[in-house]
Amino acid sequence: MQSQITPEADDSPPTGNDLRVARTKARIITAVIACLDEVGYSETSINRVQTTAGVSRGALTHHFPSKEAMMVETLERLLDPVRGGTHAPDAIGQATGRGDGIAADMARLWSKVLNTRPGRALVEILVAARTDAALSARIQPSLTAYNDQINVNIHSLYQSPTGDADDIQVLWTICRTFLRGLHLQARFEDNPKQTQRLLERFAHIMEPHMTARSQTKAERHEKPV
Amino acid sequence: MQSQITPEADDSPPTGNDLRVARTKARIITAVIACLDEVGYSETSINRVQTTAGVSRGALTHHFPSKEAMMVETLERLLDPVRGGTHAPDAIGQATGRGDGIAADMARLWSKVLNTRPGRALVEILVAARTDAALSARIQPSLTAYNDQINVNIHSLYQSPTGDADDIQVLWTICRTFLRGLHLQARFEDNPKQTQRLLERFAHIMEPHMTARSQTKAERHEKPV
DNA sequence: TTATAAACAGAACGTTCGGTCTTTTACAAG
DNA sequence: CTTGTAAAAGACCGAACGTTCTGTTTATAA
Repeated sequence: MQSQITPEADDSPPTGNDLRVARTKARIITAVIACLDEVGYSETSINRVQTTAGVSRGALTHHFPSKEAMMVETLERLLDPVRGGTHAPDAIGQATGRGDGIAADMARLWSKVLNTRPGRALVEILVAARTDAALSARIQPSLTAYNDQINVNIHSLYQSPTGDADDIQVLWTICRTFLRGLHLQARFEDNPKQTQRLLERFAHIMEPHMTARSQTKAERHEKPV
Repeated sequence: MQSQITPEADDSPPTGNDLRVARTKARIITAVIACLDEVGYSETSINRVQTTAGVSRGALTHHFPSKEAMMVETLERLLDPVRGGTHAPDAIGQATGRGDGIAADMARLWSKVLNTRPGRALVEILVAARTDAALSARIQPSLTAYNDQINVNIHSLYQSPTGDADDIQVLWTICRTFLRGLHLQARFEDNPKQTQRLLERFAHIMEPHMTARSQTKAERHEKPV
């Protein structure tokens, strides 16, 4: 909130204090994501984040007044890629719609987006929010916006063979529900082969019910509402 | 471990001290299940269980030397119904295989077994065990036995139209994975209608891939290995 | 150069956690 | 009734939690 000398849009590379702040916050959020992935939400204590990030307790508290705020901001960062936000390209768009089949789409979505460190960290926050009313209330708007965005994108990526517009949303929600279940399961068994097999079989079952739209990425993004 | 006057099988109604012990343990385990369902694993502290059960800290510690032991025994109790254990009849067997379609089976399985207080409590323990190595190690044998039992039962309930014996296991695992995902989702949205819709649509998709075997319940249980 | 505010450091706070301990109560055997 | 043993009660412990606090450093504007 300083060094606002240039009134032009803030696309200039940050310098001085802004750079320092950006670096510190990035270190902290990266540490939060790493902790979430490695030890889960309940073990992601402020002390552990502080140690992992290599910052002082004061720096941490200065940028994030509470653990909840820290988690909310981490979630925002994790949601950015799938929303095509500022920090990363549209991950789902890049993983899907290449025209080589829904099974291939889903395999890429799993390996390139969901079963990654950020993907697993995101699930950890969502799982924790189920039973944490305060956290849940705080992240609900972001999640709603995220869901809406998903539903928009899915309409431009796939369509139901019957032409039912609502059905494709239901079908994609089924896919997401399955993938969520797969996430929890993947933590237990250290057998990626079995996970892969389930994923392929499921995609093969879903394939006849969801046909891909063939169009360019630009077309996909032209109707953002 | 007392009043063993009668060497006959312990089917006699417990009296005296045994009754007191049974009641206290039952109160505690019931309280654990209630807490897990209502506030989740992380908030299910010993203090909360103690208050909910209406017993003292000493009584709790006397029967369960550690929180982990308390959770393990609760899990055993929760697994009993699906294993056809001593405390309850075979819940899955009762919910499925009535010959009125897989969609009906799955709807019953959801409403009568999974989306109940014990069902939700069970999921809470499983979710917690993902990131709790000690708990995970402790419950792994029970879960493996549980999985084996499920796989046995599923072979006598359904078969693949192609006759592939392995495939029916994969298909049922897909169903369980989906239902697990549905469990997590159901906590967020308080819209049972939408959950029901997803469930019905999913079951309809799976139906052609899983045909029911028509046989009696006795036949189903005759090959327990 | 100096004033000001943000960024950072780290000690200390009160609370709650799971676990241990001693004491009292209830039951069953002699 | 007396006595031995297990159940139940509740005080208590150290550790870890998230938060709050004061002090110090750094960067920027006047």
